[in-house]
Amino acid sequence: MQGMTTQFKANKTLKVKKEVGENAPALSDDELVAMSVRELNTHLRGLTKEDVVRLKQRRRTLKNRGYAASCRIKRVTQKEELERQKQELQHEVNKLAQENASMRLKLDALRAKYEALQCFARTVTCGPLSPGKVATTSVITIIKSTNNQNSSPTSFSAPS
Amino acid sequence: MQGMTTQFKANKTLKVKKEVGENAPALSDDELVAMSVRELNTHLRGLTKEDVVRLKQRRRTLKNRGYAASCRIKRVTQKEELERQKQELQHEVNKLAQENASMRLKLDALRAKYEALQCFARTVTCGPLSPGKVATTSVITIIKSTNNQNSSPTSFSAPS
DNA sequence: CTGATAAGTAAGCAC
DNA sequence: GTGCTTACTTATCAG
Repeated sequence: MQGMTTQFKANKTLKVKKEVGENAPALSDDELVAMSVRELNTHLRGLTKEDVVRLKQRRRTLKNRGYAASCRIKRVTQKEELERQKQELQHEVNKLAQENASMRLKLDALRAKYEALQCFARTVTCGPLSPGKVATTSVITIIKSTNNQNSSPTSFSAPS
Repeated sequence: MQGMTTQFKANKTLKVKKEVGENAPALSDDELVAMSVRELNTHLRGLTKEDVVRLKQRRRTLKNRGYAASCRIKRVTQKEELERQKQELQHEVNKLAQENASMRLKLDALRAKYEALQCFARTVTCGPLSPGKVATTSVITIIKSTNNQNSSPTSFSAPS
């Protein structure tokens, strides 16, 4: 157990790391973490083997700090993306459901109109075979809308 | 900083924590973390004030370990739940889109039939006003399906 | 104080 | 060696 003063993680606040007043410019965290290995080796001249290890370890720790931050950001971003996609799908469902309902209404209306027209068609085609059942005084109105297919076009009535 | 042997987190494997061979049964992590404060106080008899603080701190740390685990599990669970909901919505979108397409087909088919029938109806109603244009030998067939509304029921043909 | 969470640290994996 | 992820620790914060 020679584990003395294992790590002063508070060195973030300390400006000086090495008291060897030679030429070490006391690398800041930002400098150290942004440095390439090649650059780092330059700053490693005239350091104890222990100091070299310590400095490299500090660099690794700083890197890890950054990786951890990236990881958390990524996690949050992915979650937000999921929620966004979910929202998008929900809107699509709403849109389709509405479209669906309106089409169902149109379909039902058209079916009713179709059956009514069919009913009428039978009276004028089969009618002659048994004229007694058909009202000979029926007033029939058929209006074919020339516009588009909507707007409740063709209506006809056959009173009494 | 009396942090000697800062933390052997492997003490989960070690059974002994305190070498005071008095009556301390060397609480395991599981025991310590599951203990109520009241129970804990019982085990605090005859311990140094420092030991008491240390033990309470160890308990807090163990608790925190559990909290952190819960937090991670919760995070994963929520993400899975989001993905599940997204999947579900995607299926709903597919279902609605298909329903939509099939209904659109039905609607178009019915429109065509309706217009054809309407066309026929005009020939037999407006026809008499200008009999020259209407084929007096038309053969008309109208079949009303008495089953349900599907299965391409009513078909009629008016050749030449 | 208890529980939850963000940030930091270290271990381990994959390239 | 580098980057990422996980488990753990610590610092904080809310209740």
